[in-house]
Amino acid sequence: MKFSSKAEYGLKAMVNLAKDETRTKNIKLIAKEETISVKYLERLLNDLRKYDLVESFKGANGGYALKRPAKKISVADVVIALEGPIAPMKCVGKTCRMEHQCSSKIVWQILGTQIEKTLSHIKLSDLTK
Amino acid sequence: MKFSSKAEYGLKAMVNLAKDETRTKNIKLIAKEETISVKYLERLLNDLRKYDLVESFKGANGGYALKRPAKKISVADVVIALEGPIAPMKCVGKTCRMEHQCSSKIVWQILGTQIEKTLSHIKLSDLTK
DNA sequence: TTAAAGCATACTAAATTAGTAGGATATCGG
DNA sequence: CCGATATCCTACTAATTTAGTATGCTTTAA
Repeated sequence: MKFSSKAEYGLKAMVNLAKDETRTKNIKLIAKEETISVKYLERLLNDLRKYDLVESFKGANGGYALKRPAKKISVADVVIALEGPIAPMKCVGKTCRMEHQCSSKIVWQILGTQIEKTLSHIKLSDLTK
Repeated sequence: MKFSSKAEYGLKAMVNLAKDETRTKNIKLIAKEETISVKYLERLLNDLRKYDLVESFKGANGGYALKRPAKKISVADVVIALEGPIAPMKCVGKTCRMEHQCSSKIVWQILGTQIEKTLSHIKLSDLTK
């Protein structure tokens, strides 16, 4: 059971942006500060943008900035943007033909809810110190 | 973020055994009832045995049985036996040279603890109905 | 009008997970 | 004691997912 490094890198980048909320910052700089491949980070930020968590500005002096205050962006938001819905087992969120005799789906459902709750309570602003 | 099907299959097999705690049951039968590949399940049960969660009996009329009462085996026990320690990110449980400047390790530590707690509270006996 | 930046797509490499194969070993029942 | 039955062990292969790269296009501030 692991989150991917997408989530790890993405979260680091988001916290990086949260540390100076008012400025836009370009990919190269974030990548350097957080030791992430520029090209890979480019894609992650793209996903985060599509999820409306960051805003991008093209052209010279462009870059990225948080779209909402760091207080209003949770770790769950970031993880979901990058990895999709939190579902700790394939079957969660789908209907399964074995369902009527499946003893364990309930476990993964409870757990998924629990994880999402935990991650929703942690905001980027809690991680900037 | 997903648990592997090892955890899923293993849990199903364990709940299957828990449904008739007093009997030993052979792999083929469990595999058939839970629609799992016999050979794969063989390996999973082996891991569970090494973790002292099941007991095995060789020879004719052999098979597997829970080593402890279903009330005293948690989902966390099963998952850890099959997947190793619950650590939702690579860095958890290790020391990392970026640690002094890492904003996010704490997140994965909190979450790991939380997940383990949740899964420890669910016992096999809760899943046999 | 040009250089700096993001945007988009497709590809490749690495790692992990899932599953298979084949035989060795142990043991119960007759 | 023999043989059928069942677990145990190691190694291999296939599939899937994750991580990372390459190339070029588009937008825009200076």
